[in-house]
Amino acid sequence: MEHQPKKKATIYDLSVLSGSSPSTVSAVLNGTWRKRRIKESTANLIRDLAQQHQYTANLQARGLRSSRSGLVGLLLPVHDNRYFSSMAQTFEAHVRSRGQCPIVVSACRDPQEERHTVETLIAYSVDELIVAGATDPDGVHALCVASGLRHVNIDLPGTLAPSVISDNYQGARMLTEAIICRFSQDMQLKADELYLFGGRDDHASRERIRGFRAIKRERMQGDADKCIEPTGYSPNTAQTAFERFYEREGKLPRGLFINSSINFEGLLRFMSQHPDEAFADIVVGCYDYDPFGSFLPFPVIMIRQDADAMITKAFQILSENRPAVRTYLIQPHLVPPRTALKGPLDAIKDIE
Amino acid sequence: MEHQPKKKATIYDLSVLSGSSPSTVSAVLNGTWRKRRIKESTANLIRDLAQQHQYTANLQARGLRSSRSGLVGLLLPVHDNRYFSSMAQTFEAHVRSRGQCPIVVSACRDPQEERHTVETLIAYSVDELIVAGATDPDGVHALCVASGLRHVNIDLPGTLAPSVISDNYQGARMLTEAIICRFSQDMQLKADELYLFGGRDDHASRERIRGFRAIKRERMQGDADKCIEPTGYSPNTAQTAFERFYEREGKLPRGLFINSSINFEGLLRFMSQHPDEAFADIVVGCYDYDPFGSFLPFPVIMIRQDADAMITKAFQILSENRPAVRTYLIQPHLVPPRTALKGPLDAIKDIE
DNA sequence: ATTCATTGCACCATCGATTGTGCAAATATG
DNA sequence: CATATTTGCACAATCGATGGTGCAATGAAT
Repeated sequence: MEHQPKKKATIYDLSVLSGSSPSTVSAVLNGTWRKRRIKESTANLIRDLAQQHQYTANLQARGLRSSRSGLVGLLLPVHDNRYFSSMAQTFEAHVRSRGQCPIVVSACRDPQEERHTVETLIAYSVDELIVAGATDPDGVHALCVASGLRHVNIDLPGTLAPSVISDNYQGARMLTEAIICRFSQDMQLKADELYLFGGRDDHASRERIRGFRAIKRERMQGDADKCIEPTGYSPNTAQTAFERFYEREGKLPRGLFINSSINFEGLLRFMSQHPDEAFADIVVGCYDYDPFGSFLPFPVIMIRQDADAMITKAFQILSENRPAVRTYLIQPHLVPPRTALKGPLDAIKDIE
Repeated sequence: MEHQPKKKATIYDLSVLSGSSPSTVSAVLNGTWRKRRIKESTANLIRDLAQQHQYTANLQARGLRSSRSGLVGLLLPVHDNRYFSSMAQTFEAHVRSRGQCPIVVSACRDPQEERHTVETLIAYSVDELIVAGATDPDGVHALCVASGLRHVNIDLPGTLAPSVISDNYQGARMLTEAIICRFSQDMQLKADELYLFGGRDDHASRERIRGFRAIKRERMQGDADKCIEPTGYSPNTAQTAFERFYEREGKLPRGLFINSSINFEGLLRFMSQHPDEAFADIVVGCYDYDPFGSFLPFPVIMIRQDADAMITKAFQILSENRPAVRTYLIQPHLVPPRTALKGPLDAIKDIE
């Protein structure tokens, strides 16, 4: 690695080379030169020089002066999950198409980390921010307001900023119903055989539980309010819950509503410890579509949240000048077992 | 959204409030005040004021002055894949632990996009850069050198900067061997029943093909050089390849080496179009571990690349002052079917 | 009491761009 | 030819933080 940090060219260098003033150079290179009535020939000269010397603007300097940055942020809970990673992919495409620079950061579902990360983004004068699945969206909101940062919640709603979320109630209804329908007449599922695992006390989990219960009430006998085991959003706690259930009952429930694909990974861990018989006649319904999850050896019905629609709506809200503080619901889709959907990767051209 | 952009406090505001000079305020707030022999009481006063007024440094200004930014970049091919998303997760944890701010961006395996993205990062004075899976690492290198940006390649090697990659040859050998071993004596796989699908003309694909061929040569009769179908890194082209094969031969090969989980998604798409019989006695070996992929209805052996070790090594190289331009090999791990490994998500504390 | 060293801080140039303002030269108008 | 416009650009302040330098006040040493 030869280090010859050939200092980057600045408008001052070009100003000397071209014989015009720095402000002229600046105007030419940032596109405002017509407004400033710069001669076309001057502009061309400067642009040529810029190319020759590989000029690129120092965006920190520009940002400092204009108190904008050209950066658009996406705050995620985690990267390592197909729902959020495909959201990131979609987000990047949107931001790029607007000529800005996408920045994706995760905050691990930790309210403190969320606020700290947002403060950092603000310190870089990020222009707009999408706050996805935040544990404390209103805390983040306070920071954004203090510095006039436009922002939208997505996936989990806040009470102070516009929010775009999935219709988790409807989605849970669809999913619960689909689980029940997988069982034939003679093997019909009973209320105490249909369990919900995963999630915690957030808006999404609550809505899903509400939908789950509603369908149980409508379609089944027995107590619809039981059979709920929130485990938090981690594979391990979910696994433990499955293990405990299995120890207690000697089997898993035949119908499993899993609150998130992250919790589904807990079931995988359980599976790796138990023989196939434990899953012989199981049906799983799971929030957050994962293509591989859809093809497991037992029927897996999934809900695919429409990240694309949510991102699109979020940007639309960001472009309004006085967006209403309300929550927009986006319909998620039911994905039958053994389905391979297209995703954002398909938009990427591949050579060869 | 009440817009009352209470201008953010600056060191000048605090300097007026505290009665000391801006440079004193700056020194106190950035920690260099002892070196500047500022009285402890002055420092306390200023720190209190800073808290009261919610001061946070303008990082663009700081970056402009010091020509550093506190940002560390990770350039990915894509987000939407468990290998790269878990790499992102690991990367963030590393950077955070060093008190810097992680920035993850994807460039879609497009050399132009890669260069453009890196130019943008440079324009923000990113301090260090990890270039993961770049299609044109040397092109990126040229830009980095021109501005003195420390960088390391990861996943795919370049010829001009230090690189940290998986031992794809060994990995492919392990994987190929494991596929062959899945078949019992009486059902033994023949050379023309073991195919490799996916990948393209990059270093990783070449090494994997080399390993694949080597084992075929060592363990099987027949031509070891055939049975290779590079399809690029996209689900769709892989699917097409499977479809064509199926049309031609009336079945899939019994042994399938799939070059990447992205290509594996092509197999999923194929599966959704065909009855189960098409996969009755199939064995798949696939690069890039995906927890759900590991539990499909047929045996799936996976290779897990050690993203954590790669990231760790990369940061170690970044911290050397004259790193050697060489390629470091990291051993990947073979993951038997039906295995649920822990990942970076497990490091995240979850409440409830 | 004078000298010297130390403490504690203020001053100011600087990073690289943006932008309001002003002014000379070129051109148009009468 | 004299005045009014327009064209084309230069000047200089500014964004917020950093860090080298210099200077007064305090305390120590002789």
